Amino acid sequence: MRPKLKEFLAEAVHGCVRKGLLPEEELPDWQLEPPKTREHGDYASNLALLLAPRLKKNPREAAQLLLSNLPPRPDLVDRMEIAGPGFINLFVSDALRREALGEMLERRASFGCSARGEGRQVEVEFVSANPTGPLTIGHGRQAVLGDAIARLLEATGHKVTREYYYNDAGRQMKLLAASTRARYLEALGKPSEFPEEGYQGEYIAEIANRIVEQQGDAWAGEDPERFKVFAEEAIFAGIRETLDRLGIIFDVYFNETSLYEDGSVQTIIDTLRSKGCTYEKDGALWFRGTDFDLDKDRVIVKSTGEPTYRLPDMAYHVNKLRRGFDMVVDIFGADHESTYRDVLAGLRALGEDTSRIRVLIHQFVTLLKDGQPVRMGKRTANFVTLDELIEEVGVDAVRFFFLQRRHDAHLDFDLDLAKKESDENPVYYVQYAYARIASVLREAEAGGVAVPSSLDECHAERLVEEDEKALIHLLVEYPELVDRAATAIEPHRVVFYLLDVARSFHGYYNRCRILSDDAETTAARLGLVQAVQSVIASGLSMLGVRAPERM
RNA sequence: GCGCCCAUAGCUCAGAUGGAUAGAGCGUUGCCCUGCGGAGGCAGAGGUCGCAGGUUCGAAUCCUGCUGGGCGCACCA
Repeated sequence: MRPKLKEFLAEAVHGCVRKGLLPEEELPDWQLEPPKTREHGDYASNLALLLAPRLKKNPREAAQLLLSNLPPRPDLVDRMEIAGPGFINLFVSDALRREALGEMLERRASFGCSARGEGRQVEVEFVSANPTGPLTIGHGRQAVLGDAIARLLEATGHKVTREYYYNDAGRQMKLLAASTRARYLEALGKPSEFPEEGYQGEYIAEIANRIVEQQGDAWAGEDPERFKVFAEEAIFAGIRETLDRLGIIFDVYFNETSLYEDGSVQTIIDTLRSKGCTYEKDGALWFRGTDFDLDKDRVIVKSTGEPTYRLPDMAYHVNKLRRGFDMVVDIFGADHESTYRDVLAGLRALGEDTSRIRVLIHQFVTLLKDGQPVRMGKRTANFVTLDELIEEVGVDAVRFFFLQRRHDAHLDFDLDLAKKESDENPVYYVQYAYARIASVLREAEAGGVAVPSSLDECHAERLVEEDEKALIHLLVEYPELVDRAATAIEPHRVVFYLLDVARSFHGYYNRCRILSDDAETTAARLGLVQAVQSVIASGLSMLGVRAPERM
């Protein structure tokens, strides 16, 4: 609907150019959007405001001139008016609205999806937690965010690879092994030494107990490597289970170790060195970060000869770019702020094109219970895992709540609200709208009322109520919204849009009886609510939230 | 000290590349079911858009400075 109207309005400009009233130059970036209030029409444009200087007129006169250069198109607009400082307001014709409804009924759940991405390959890297413990609430936000982004990109015609990058070597894993071994010996009642910075969590003891069950005291003399392998497997299995529960499936688990094995870490060192981007100091190899917009230089190979994490991270990103992705989306928590800068600086030093990489840093999550923050952190006793959160409020609420905020804003997760099965809970509010429509459709069928399946059976001309027109206009915006959400990589926009749709529907439902006394009106309204239902179903699927037929 | 992010109603937050009278939810006050699911709806009160400048026809939005909060600034990842 909108592109058609925009094209129509652009004719006014062409008309003026033909008459020599306007120089033939590129149009400024003008807009045609739904105004805040319906009194201002179905669409409003700032075209005249922007062209006024070129027309050498005040904006209202410019608007007048533009309108006088438009052919009448009753099939598109009922009327147009000039308002405020010089906006052009359009009032859409019933015919155009009918056409829009027809498209929605035809496309159903695919309405909103597009091929805009043209099959471009996108890699989305997220979670990427090392197997040292269960996923936390923070990982949860990232998991849900990453998956929703992937879904949005898929819906807009991109080919998406969901990727998880992890490291099962190094200091952290040694600590994990030592912690597990200590707990194991403890469980056997043997003398043990718990590592100073070991993992305190309850889960380590549970893993140790499992070893006791399976092996008895047979592992008492074993070296830590054995415990590492066991603990890692157990933890990773747990992580996958958690992700599975959320409905998140990764296409690729990329192991950092492989970057050492195939020599690509060494290649990075050699290349940086040959480009003169490194120097040696205090027995370590330093990267000249300050030459690449960093605030200080960074160590890339420690004096012990071991690389720091930056090096494999750089190698990993080179690997991603080599795999031919058109876009690489990295999702990190706020605490990784500086590391991604290091990596990007490294890539620039290596001569890589970093413009294909989009980095999203999401802020932290605070759990609220009785209005008070719940303390989290692996060392505290009331450490809350993602699993526990899912258990507490359910998958739908977890996903919905995590997506209800912009990624760069802190997120307060209200546990009490998420658990409520009532109107106060936004998840239920949206799902209820869907279920309510399902119920009406069931009721219609039970009563022998024909449910229209296409525009022809709808008697759409019966949709004359303001509520109905407004609802159609809201639905019409859906594909545009999805597109913008995907381009901006901002899934939260879908959430707010769905709340808007649900609100409009509930209001309509209360004011207008869908199964009315008049067969044609009923058909028309059944057509409309089916369109509402498709859009809600589609929107919820972008978020990974269920659309229930009954609640 | 330096860098990134945030600051909008009592609370939690939207606000599309600058547009008309700044919007929701919760909370609060008052209303609405003869029939499709009240897990709903309607109405009211509630704002110096953190502060101060600047840019222009026009700023919550862009620029500069400040204030307050979060997160970083390892030869840990």
